[in-house]
Amino acid sequence: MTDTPPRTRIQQRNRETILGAALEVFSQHGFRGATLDQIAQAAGLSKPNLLYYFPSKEAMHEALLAGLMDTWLAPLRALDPGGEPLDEILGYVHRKLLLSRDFPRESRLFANEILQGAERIRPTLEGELKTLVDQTAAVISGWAREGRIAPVDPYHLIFSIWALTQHYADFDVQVRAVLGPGKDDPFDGADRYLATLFSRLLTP
Amino acid sequence: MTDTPPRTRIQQRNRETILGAALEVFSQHGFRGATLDQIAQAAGLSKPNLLYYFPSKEAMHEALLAGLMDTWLAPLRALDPGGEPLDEILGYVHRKLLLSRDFPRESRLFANEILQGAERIRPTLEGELKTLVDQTAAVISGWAREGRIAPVDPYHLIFSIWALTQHYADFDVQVRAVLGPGKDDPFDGADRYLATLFSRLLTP
DNA sequence: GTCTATACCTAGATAGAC
DNA sequence: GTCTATCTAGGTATAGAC
Repeated sequence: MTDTPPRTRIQQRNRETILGAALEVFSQHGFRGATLDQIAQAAGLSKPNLLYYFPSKEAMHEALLAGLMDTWLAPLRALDPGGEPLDEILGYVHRKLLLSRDFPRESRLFANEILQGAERIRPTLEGELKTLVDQTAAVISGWAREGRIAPVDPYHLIFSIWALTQHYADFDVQVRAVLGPGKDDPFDGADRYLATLFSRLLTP
Repeated sequence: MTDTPPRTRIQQRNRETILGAALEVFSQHGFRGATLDQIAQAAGLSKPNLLYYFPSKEAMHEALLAGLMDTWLAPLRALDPGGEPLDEILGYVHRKLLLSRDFPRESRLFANEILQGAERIRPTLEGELKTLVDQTAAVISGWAREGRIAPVDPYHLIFSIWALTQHYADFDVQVRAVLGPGKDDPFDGADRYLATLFSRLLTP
């Protein structure tokens, strides 16, 4: 998607440093809220130097979003239509939760984008994402028809998995505020809770 | 919370017009992304006139957030510890979903705020919200101990209700992109799905 | 490749006429 | 109370030296 023409090692390294800093700042403040000053400081580079590597602030943002989509859809692609239905779905939930735990900034970048209308990624949502979800929904419906899981609306099942797993990354501040300090990592509790929730829903 | 000193009718009306316009713009673009020009246009007033009614952009935002919290917590407060446990919880889910359907802008305003660190409302989260959730969690734990619902982590149960209901407002764009045009209202499907989901989880 | 200096614009807020 | 005009800060991007 993003072309990555041959570069020197130092160029590669700086590009990655900048994208890391940009992810940090964009995910916390949104596109408009982020400033090049903040990104430059986080990257340890000067502001003009950022613009030597990327033509504009917009270009940094696009590079991040383009790289993100594949990572984000990987767990869903990994769902095996030939596997044991309940295991496959619980495995998907687990992998998606780990993704939220390990990549919260990516999750928030994505959430910011959707929340604010998804202007930049709507084509991907209506194309690549919809196609993948349609395929997966067909698999799940098949499992339900065969009686291997309880009858369920496959689309809302998938939405609920997204909502629940991403909530722990995107609303992390609220989760921690409510749980208070000194509790276990919210993700541990979530992992157990979600396994129970979907087992009960889907066991025939 | 927000003091509303005696005003003329026209003042009241203009304040409300402005807040409505501000909600529209803030919820779509976030605080930083919103501009006074946009709000002024949405309100049909001039930019300086906005600042006659509110001392600053920040003040508009605070007025919205202050008014929002009560509305947002009302369905949880309405949960009756003396009621039939499953009915009470399913009723809460239903009311919360209706709130998302009927007040999506408020939901997104709140989501933007949490997502970006909740600087302005963290005290409320750690105070009023935590207290209310702690109380409700105690009630739910009691029900579980008495065997009136299945054993469940009450905090994660509440988080999951928030995540699922708000998802349909906050990620509306994504939901509609995936479902495609011409389908039923996502909220109808969600209502049925969530009732099933929580019935199965909580039935002893 | 990286810096300093700066151009240029957008956007929040104010002054003052009406 | 509402407007036009304007001030000012901050932010993106560029020029040009090193």
